[in-house]
Amino acid sequence: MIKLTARQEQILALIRNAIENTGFPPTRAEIANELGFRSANAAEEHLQALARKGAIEISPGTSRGIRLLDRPTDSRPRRFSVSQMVLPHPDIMQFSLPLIGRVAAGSPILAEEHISANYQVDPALFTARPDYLLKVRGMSMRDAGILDGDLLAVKKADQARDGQIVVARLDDEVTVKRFRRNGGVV
Amino acid sequence: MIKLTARQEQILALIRNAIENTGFPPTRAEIANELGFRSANAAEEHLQALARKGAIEISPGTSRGIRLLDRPTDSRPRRFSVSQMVLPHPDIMQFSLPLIGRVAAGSPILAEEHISANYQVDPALFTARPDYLLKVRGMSMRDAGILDGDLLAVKKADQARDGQIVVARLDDEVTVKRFRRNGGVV
DNA sequence: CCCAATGCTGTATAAAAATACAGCCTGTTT
DNA sequence: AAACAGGCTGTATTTTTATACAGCATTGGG
Repeated sequence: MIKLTARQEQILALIRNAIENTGFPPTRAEIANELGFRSANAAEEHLQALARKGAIEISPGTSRGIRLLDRPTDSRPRRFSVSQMVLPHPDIMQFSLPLIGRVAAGSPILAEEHISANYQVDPALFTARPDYLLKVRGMSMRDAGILDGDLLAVKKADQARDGQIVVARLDDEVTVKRFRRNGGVV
Repeated sequence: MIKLTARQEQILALIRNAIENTGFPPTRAEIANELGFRSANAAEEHLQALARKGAIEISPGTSRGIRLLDRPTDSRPRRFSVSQMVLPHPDIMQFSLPLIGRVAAGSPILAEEHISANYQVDPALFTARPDYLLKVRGMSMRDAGILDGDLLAVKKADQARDGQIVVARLDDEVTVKRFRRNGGVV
């Protein structure tokens, strides 16, 4: 896969977002509109570029005929599926992780009163040891394989790389999103 | 949710299918085409009916402006997520399940040569004990929470209820689908 | 028996969308 | 310096699409 420019990444994110929110891909005009282009043709050319680079597929003559060609996200959190659930040998050391409940704004997320349960987890499932668990509500990250009700193992970090999936606290809302920085704007 | 007629269920399935395959909802003309209607208006009216009954949402004046209003599938197989992965007490009895690999047509699915691995599984995770495991390829059941690479625990049964998710063998293809019977036709 | 809902065909039309062509500006690469 | 990709504006044109209106047949109620 040829590398995308920052602008092209942005377009791609916009498409992904549109599909997530509306259920169908955007038109050229809609893309142009959201990005402030005065010409739908700018969007058209970006789509052509994305198609050339293999990020999307375009059905000619078809309205909203954009298909995302998902390349697997390597930074995607490993999912707990049965294949990773091979039961532990007695001699594998276990550790427990706290499950964090609803958290009010500003309060330290790991305060003891927020811990609603503790689970024993097999360390073999992770490359790095996570810090805590969060329960997912909503399907907004469905495309990354994160579904409603899933538990997310979270590792604290001071910075995030572009494209990584992060847990962010905005005011009093905790959300899970794909991290994408575009010239200073996140 | 008001009950749908058989025909309306069919339209709904077609829409779901189209989105799954193409990545975007169908147009009226496409629906009409696939069902053999000679008038796109027939599709339009079906969509109106589906919208009235709350099965879909239509964005007026928007091409392919169809959004599925997913009612939660109760028969959805339980997913192995961390919450169901509470590690076993030593005194909980374990049992092992065979993982079935590629299977040729006609051959008994549980023949020993098809077993590619055995996994220990906690019986507390199931209401009924499953018979074997299958590895999922492809994202066709993404909306039911079944992703590529997931392991599916399968329970053999002689019959299926409408709406259940089943593993079906058609010729030499084994596929996972939602079971839906429409007047004798599956 | 009549009414309303379901399911269609057929015709028409306005609005939405894809997409081509002509330019213009800005960096990079050769 | 020249060529080129990336990014845009602007204008145009052809298709696609949504959707309204007029009918007609069938069916299950009330």
